[in-house]
Amino acid sequence: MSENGTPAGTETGKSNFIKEIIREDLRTGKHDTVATRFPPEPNGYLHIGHAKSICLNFGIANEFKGTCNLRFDDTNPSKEETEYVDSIQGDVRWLGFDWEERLYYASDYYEKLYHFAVVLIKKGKAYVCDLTADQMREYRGTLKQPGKESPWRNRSVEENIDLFQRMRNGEFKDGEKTLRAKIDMSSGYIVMRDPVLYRIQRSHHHRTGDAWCIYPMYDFAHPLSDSIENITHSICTLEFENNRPLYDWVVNETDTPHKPRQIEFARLNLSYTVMSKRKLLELVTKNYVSGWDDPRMPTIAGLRRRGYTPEAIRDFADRIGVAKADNMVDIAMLEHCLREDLNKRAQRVMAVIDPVKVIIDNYPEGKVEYVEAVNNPEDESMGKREMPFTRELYIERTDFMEVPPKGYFRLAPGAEVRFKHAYYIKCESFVKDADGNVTEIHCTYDPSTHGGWSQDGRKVKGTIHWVSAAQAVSCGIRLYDHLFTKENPDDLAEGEDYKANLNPNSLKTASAFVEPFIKNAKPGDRFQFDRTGYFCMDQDSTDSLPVFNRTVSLKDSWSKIAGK
RNA sequence: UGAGGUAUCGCCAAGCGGUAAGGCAACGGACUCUGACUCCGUCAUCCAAGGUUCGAAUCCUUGUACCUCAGCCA
Repeated sequence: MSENGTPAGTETGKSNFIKEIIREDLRTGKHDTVATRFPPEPNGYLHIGHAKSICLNFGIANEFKGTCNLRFDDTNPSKEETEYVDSIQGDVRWLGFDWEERLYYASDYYEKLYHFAVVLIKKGKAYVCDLTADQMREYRGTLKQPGKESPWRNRSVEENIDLFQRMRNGEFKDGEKTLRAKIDMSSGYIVMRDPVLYRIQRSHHHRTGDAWCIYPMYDFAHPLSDSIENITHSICTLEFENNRPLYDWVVNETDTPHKPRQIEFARLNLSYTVMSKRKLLELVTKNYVSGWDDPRMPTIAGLRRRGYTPEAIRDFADRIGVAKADNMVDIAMLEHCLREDLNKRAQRVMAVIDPVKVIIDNYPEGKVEYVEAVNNPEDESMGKREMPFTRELYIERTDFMEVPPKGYFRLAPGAEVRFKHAYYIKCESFVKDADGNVTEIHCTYDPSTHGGWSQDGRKVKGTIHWVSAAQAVSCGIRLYDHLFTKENPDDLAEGEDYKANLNPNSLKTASAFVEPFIKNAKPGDRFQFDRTGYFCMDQDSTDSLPVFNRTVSLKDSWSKIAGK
């Protein structure tokens, strides 16, 4: 069984073209086991787009009784950090996947990769080149014009072996020489125009320290790492499609016995957010958000803090499917998956975010009685709790209107509504301040409707939430909205930067009165605040001030009607 | 006439020559101690034009649009 309770070997979810390829490979006997890998570079935090890839790779391994490795593609020490490798492991685990003992690093293979490079040199398929970066760019040609061969292209094998060894020994300056594959400077695939295999770069590596001053490039390290790990299907995103001929070249020319197949799929784009690591890093470093785990971020850490569940994210990954067409998935799809999951599981609690006081004039002063409230109507096993009911309560300001429009069935002068789980309450009068704001609503209750039922068959159209003023717990509330105002933040006017589309109202803070039950909450706990939305207790909470992040609001069809 | 990809409902996405699944959104309606949930119903002829075929989203031809590639990043 996998972590999420799916028996291994059962195909789950939708099919897609990658699974079809795998089924075919299994059927024809090309492979009898499936081995995939999730290969992040530890240069940032994982985001929802990575989650799609993780679910795909680990999902396939699970369904086909294969394995999925976690491998850090750490070949560029100048950008990589231990903080990222730690967060990535935590995020993959949180999503519910397990790489067991198969945790690998490309940097573990440096020695092997070096020897593969020597094999290429000996075959006359790689050479040490003295061109500078600028020169190399010139020699590369353009999209439409072929490049020209480097003057260093025909050095002898002996000289190349010697030079490459001396590169490793640190005898040259950074950037002074490179090791290049000798392929075809006129190829339509630019990546085949004698790509760099190794560069000299004296930066401290998070794992190998200063043991190396030459580092392999992605196009060299990746296919060979796949091969070393006996990966059968190397799944990556579309932008690597152009690199596939080089992937195959490396695997073939190094004579490695295992030749994995690279398959590309379209990466996820989500409306109202950005997915590029560069942009996410900028939002963090320039403090547009509070950190990688800011609840507005599409990072796994951000979604987790926001209150998302791994189940919802996995369900989302399954529903959006896997294909090769560029896409922009509506964030409403993600929110739908979340609501569906939370609806079944979240503890209900009453919280009033924009309060107005209600006084039950015919209720005894000083009396406190407890009414029984259902914890989750979707799950009877979650039981019931008790809520204090008293003479002075708070309700939501939007649940009262002095002059209600047609179709409004909440509280209004003369109107009777149900205070959920408590009593039928009728509005008798109200008080306004000098500015015209309602400050108090005076009501009467019907003692015969205890629990919120009437024996006389009298029906009431509206049911609203409330909280007893004396026992209410004050909480901090964070209301989140989309990080960007545009569906596609990269849809820019002349000279604009994507940051021009940042939503200035993506975070609003408020305070709320919450029923005393909330005192039991711990950071990370998720609730549905009745009729309002799903909330998750934030790590910033203190004993004196619990703080809740709004994960997602409840659907609200009244606001649609009222808006018309 | 640089190369490699992709085009099916507003958004994802099935379909693999036999007469357009499903989900999200939207819009009607029912139900309701959350105007939530749930439930019912409505919502496409497949980028274009030719062709092959009894029959084409699926095959062929010619176009068109969009994406990716000129880091010693991944």
